[in-house]
Amino acid sequence: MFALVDCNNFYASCERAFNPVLRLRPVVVLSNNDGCIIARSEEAKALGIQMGTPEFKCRPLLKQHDVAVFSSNYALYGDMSSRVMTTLATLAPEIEVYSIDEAFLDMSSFTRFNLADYARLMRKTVRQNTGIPVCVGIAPTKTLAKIANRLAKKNPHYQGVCVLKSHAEINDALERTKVEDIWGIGRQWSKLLLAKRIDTAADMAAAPASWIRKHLHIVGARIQAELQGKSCLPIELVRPAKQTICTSRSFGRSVSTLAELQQAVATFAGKCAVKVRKENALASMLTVFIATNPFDESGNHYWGTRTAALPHPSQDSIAILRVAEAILAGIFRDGMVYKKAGVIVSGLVPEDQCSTTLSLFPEEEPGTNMRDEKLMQAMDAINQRYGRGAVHLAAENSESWKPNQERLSPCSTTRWDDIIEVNV
DNA sequence: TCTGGGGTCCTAGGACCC
DNA sequence: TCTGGGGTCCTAGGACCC
Repeated sequence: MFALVDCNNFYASCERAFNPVLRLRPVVVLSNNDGCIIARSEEAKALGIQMGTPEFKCRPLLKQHDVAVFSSNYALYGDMSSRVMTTLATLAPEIEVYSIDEAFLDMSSFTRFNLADYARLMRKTVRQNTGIPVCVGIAPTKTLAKIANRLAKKNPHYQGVCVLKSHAEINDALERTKVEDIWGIGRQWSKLLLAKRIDTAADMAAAPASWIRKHLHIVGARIQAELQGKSCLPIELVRPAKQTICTSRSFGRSVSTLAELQQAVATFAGKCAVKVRKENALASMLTVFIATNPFDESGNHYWGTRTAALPHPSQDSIAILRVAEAILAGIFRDGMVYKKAGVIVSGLVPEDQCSTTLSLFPEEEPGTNMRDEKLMQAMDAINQRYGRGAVHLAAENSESWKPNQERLSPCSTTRWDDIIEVNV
């Protein structure tokens, strides 16, 4: 048996955890650059505010109902997530942290327990330790646990817990689940399935396996098997090594000059390098992209992108920055109004597997020597101790392009200076 | 005026090998 | 009428997730 524990309206719940007054108001959280609504409390959902709606489109509604609106505060959400996961890890022998707000737990050793009682204990413990409300779904496969969790979330009378164990319970749940609500079935595939009169999870479980295999490939075949109670997806205890790392942002205002783009791209390259070092990896390739506003109706659109190999696999900020600058110079077009840019590093190899890769032309390559390695270690150590950005490359600068973030809440769990007094 | 960011996996097809 | 068999590696594109 697998449990799926999923935090309710996670970002909105994080905002409420340190600001109890918000429990009396609907809450929404915006995406980066204060663009779209990406999290909603139950009250906000009840007002009809849809996931992903641009904030400006529902501004009157937000105002009318005195909705509390926040910029996204990833320092807060990341820290709250690790608190939730730490608590969950004490409640089951094995846990897979699936996303910032979800975890799968291995319940196979709980055969002598009443699973529903245990799930209620999990909910209560997480709530008490972190202030975050969660729902728990338990079933014989991960896909069914997802369905169980969804039922627990949507139907108040479950009180946050749904266990699917018997054939009757599972069949009933499958019949009540629309095919587009199955984990792994997105827009395209649900269109295909609906055209074939496969409307519910029960229909998909009963559909001809050969048809599913042909049109939904191996991934769909696995989903079907999981719906039938055959477990194909094990708990993954160690996170697989990353294959790509991306840092990109939309700009707070329009940017036209190469100098401004250079500052943005340098900042993203620097962040990518930090992430590569954190992953204990070396990057082999680098992509830079710059883009105009795709919603601009004047039609003057441009999406410039190019990938280049690094002189050798590297985690050095300066080496990565140099290549990023060269690519940017090659894709920059004068006279365009840019709205977004990003840096992607790929071809990541674990650093401990790369020590034997010697270069044919070592003297031509900056960033390979001991001095640069120590410089990066020193930078990371200083930033670890004194806060992100305490030291950075001189080329990194966010003045001209920094995203809008006008409604940021305090970092109540990661910055002493941000702890506020709340009178309850 | 104002529209997010960061990932993975699978398949098909081309280029190449013996 | 007729064109082998078996394989790897790489990339682009399409699907999905949170």
